[in-house]
Amino acid sequence: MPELPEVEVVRRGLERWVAHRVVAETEVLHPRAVRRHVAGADDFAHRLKGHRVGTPSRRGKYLWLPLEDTNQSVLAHLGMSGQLLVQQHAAPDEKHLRIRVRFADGLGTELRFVDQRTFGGLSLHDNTLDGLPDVIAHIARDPLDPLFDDEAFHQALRRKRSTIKRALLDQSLISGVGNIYADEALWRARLHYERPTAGFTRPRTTELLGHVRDVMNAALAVGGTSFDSLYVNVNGESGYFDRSLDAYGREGLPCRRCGTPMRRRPWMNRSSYFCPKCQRAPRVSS
DNA sequence: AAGCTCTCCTGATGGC
DNA sequence: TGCCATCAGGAGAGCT
Repeated sequence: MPELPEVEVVRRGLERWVAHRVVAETEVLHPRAVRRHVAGADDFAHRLKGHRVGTPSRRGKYLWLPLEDTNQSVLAHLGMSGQLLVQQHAAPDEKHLRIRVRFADGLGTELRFVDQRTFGGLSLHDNTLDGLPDVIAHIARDPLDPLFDDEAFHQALRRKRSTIKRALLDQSLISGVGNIYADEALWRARLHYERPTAGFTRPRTTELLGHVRDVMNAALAVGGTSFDSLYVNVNGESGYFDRSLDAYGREGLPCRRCGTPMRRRPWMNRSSYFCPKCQRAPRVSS
């Protein structure tokens, strides 16, 4: 489940191994992988051909490759199981290989999009004036973006009639946070996932944002270590960094702070993990 | 109108 | 052994 740190590692890999190369051929092996490209697989392949890839960018969990001398970018989202791999031509096709991009050079490698569950995909879009693919203009800056506005985020929380974990996963408020890092940050902040956002004080918001950034930076630090191997760089798998998780997946295990058994609760068709003692449930308002 | 639920997908896993 | 249910979950469509 790639969240922001994993996607950033992939972006760095693309910057190193794919940027500045010219696309020769694109092969779409599964139409669902380009479903966000409404003009279809053939159009997608045709429009990439002959264009040079610029420097990859990222916002939250989205990343994109600008096509030089056009006003368009190839947008990528890894979904839950997507990978962008740089492989030797001779490497056997992965079982869930969806898209292959060959380049007009002699480097001997190609870019592959592999995705078991096909929640992810690639698509081509016009850029906004900010150089952002137009379809993700509604995605907020992420907490590692120097231009992320902490005060605006706080005011947005105050205006919401919602609860804090929903808000953390709302990509139009703050991007890049998924289920895992949301639970981790809430555990560090000792906040229950159903705490209403309307009552957040500025210090509370500031502390929570600090924990979100700490968790992400820690993951990024680990993922960025073994940076020489081609596989590690663009795969992102080693990247499911040996995360030392304090909350996620720890149902029944002792809280690392107080020893109380951690709990798991069904929540929005997924799970929330929390310590019932450190993260007290808010009073029921109904 | 904002908030929330549903849905897409495949493979691993567990119960019977 | 095989079969079915459950779970993993990002994000947009659609409903209230």
